[in-house]
Amino acid sequence: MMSTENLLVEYFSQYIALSEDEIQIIKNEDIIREYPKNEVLLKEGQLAKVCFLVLKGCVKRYYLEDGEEKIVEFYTENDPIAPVSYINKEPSKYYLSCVEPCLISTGTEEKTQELLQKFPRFVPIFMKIGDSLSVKKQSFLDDLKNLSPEMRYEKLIETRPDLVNRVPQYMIASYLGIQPESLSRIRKRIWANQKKENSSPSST
Amino acid sequence: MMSTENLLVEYFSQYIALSEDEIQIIKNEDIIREYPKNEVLLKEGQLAKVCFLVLKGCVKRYYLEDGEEKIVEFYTENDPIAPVSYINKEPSKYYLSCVEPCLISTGTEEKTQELLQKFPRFVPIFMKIGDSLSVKKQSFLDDLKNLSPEMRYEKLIETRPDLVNRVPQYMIASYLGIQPESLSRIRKRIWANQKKENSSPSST
DNA sequence: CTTTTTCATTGACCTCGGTTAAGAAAAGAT
DNA sequence: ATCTTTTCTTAACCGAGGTCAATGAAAAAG
Repeated sequence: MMSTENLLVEYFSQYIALSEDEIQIIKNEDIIREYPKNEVLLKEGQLAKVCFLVLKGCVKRYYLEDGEEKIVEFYTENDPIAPVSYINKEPSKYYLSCVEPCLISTGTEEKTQELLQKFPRFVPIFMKIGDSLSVKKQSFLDDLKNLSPEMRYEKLIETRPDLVNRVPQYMIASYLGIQPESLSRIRKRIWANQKKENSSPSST
Repeated sequence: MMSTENLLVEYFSQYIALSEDEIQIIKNEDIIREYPKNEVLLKEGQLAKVCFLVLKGCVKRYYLEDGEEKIVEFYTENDPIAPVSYINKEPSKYYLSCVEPCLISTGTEEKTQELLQKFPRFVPIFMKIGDSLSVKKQSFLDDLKNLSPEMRYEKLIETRPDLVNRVPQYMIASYLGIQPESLSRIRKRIWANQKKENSSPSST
């Protein structure tokens, strides 16, 4: 168990250079906690009182339909999670739970306000974090409906190759909106096509 | 051609009560323009210099793939359009064009800042508008991948029945991510099922 | 090391949507 | 009205993904 607060400092350093003062404040202000695998951070119907920042590990957001888990999003290292429930002060439609053992920093509205008052130069960074997140998802979701499950999987491999390795396949399937059996077939198909291409090299 | 500025006042009145002063300012500050059907508001590759508010009519956001129009979103009365290009100051990935003759109010960053400086109480409203918009789309897109084309269409009829009546079907198909022929079949199927249900009434 | 449980693969069968091609219907233009 | 263009429907064929059931492989539990 070494320097856990440094992860938080590193996170902010992505966006701006921090002074020593600021580093100390961040280390003191914020709460970092460990969560075991399968720990539930937020349940459907609950009111989210905090937002999260994943420093280490992997968190899934999902809802239940006839007892089936429908995974909507994965969050990994340095992904902030601002639940809609937290933003709108309404009961959550989603669950949040840990796919792996996690190291997570939680933030309350008050703490954030305090921090921003002390360091106004953080304001644009905070806004940027929120924006860039929603924008990133936007473009991914926008054309999801135009992609076949197979193309979705290939796109996922391109954009987030790490996920495929660290997350069980049935969860990947749920995230892609297909059945585990189908994902299995898709993988087989892709694998077969690659073999074919290699054995009959093109003349270009 | 009657009271066009009132549409803008009405829009803001949804969120807060306006004083006479404020009404006058809004009427003066902002630019409302008419656009004919098929007018292009923003092209792929362009930098969006303004954001829009649709007061009357219907605007589609889409991109081209092999010359095919892939419709991502429809905007109708009182829908604000803040292009990603406008927010991030980057070339647009999308086109915006009028599906119908439109009445649209355009806003520049400077004008907005001016307005907010004069009337700080508008700040939370502006933020709320942005939030509620992204949240609404979020939940719609989140489970899009879990819905069959048929279910998508039925959901669209529930949530935006107006669209189906005012927009050509092949555009609806594009929006749902399917072929026009498929939408035709789906409509037929749904229609047939309704007939069946009516002719064999349940005993409840 | 076994036993049990969880997870991944495979096969058979079926439905739905994509594709192509043709034609009907509706909307505009002259 | 007639002619043209746009939009919508229908049919036939095919392939991908859903579903159910069985088997294999891997992890967790004992």
